[in-house]
Amino acid sequence: MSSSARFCGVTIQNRRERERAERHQLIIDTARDLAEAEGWDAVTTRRLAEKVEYSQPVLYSHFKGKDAIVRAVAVQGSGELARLLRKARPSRGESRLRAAAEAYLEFARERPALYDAMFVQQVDLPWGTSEVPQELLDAFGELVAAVEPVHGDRDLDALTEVFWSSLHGIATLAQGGRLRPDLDAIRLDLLLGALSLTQDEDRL
Amino acid sequence: MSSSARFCGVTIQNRRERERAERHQLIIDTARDLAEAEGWDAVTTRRLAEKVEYSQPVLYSHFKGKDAIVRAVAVQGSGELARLLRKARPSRGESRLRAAAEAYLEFARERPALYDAMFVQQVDLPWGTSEVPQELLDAFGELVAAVEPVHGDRDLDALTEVFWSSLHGIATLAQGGRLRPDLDAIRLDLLLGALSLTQDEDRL
DNA sequence: CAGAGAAATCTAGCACTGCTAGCGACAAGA
DNA sequence: TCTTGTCGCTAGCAGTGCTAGATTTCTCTG
Repeated sequence: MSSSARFCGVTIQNRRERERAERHQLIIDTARDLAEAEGWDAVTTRRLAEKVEYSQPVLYSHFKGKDAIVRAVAVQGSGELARLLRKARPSRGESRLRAAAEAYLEFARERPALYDAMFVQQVDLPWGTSEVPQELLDAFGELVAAVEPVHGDRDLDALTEVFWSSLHGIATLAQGGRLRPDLDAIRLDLLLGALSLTQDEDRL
Repeated sequence: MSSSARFCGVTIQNRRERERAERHQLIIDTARDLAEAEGWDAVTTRRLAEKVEYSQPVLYSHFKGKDAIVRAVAVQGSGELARLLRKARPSRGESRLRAAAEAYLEFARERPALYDAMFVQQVDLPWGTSEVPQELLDAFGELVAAVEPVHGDRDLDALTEVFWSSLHGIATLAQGGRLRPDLDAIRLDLLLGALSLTQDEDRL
């Protein structure tokens, strides 16, 4: 505290902070890579520490625990999903809803471990409480934007939740081998057809 | 082998088998109860063994490993779900689809740990391969029966998968606190409305 | 340039997990 | 009563997430 504002003191501290930030990111990336290569069961603190070439306690100087590492991976994954959805513009004649659905399902299919960390593992991200990470809001926002053109006079938020839930259900059940792969295309057609028919409002 | 068909030999063996079967069921029930009370993380072989008042190795004389116990719980849970869906007849004016959806979601809400074992945990039940437990087929069959009245000329199996996926997505996302509880009713209305409108087939 | 002080990192260990080898008690048949 | 074989238990292994305390490494001062 006393004499900390020296010339090279502050620049050294800068370097330290930069190195810390780099290592922080290295841990996240390594955890993600390891999970994608061998599944989350293979991501133990020892293996992770070995891969980043430090000892376990270093991990705990960056994250409160293993859960926090998974959470960090999940947040960055949400950012990736949001980016993917944003640039998933419909090709000729295709609805925006379909483009979003296909991008979402492809993400879940290609990066199952990442998807797991984001939406399956209990590791509850704040979500309802306090501060929801911006990345998650972005991803959900992209879904809202995709649903908006077809919502008609239906509640936009609720319809987006239905859309998201359906995609999530398809993604997770398909991942567990619970759905027939030969029905993939038909299934998606049926879902999109059902959601985008905005003819009249019924009570049933 | 040689002289095993004695009078009381066979009856004693019967008693033994009956006791074994009872203990087998006791293990499954205790595991389910413990999971429902404190979550699957609390179900360790030691705690489970303590609750059934035997030592851990006894568990392994009944099941190949912890996964097999969870699997057994899941299979019996599927039987329960099937039974629940079967007796979920629509009350006046209500569609059968809605009755099934409400029963399904209520099951997932009231027995989250059981639902987890059945459809969330990796613990892959045979499913595609070899012998799918009859309980699972029954449960899916009930869903098919609920979708049948509204499928029109749409593929029944694929539409049922869509229905199931949507329910599963809603159940799991709601369980994780990812959906707004105040939209519960509207969300279900939207889903049912979307799936049961069988006006015309569109390509989009 | 040497040494005090602080900061970062590692070693070693705890309590726990799923799982198993091998011993001891106990019951059934000779 | 003694043998035989089944049954369940005790004790232990390798691995988990996590942490206290020693040790090394670096920074700044005299």
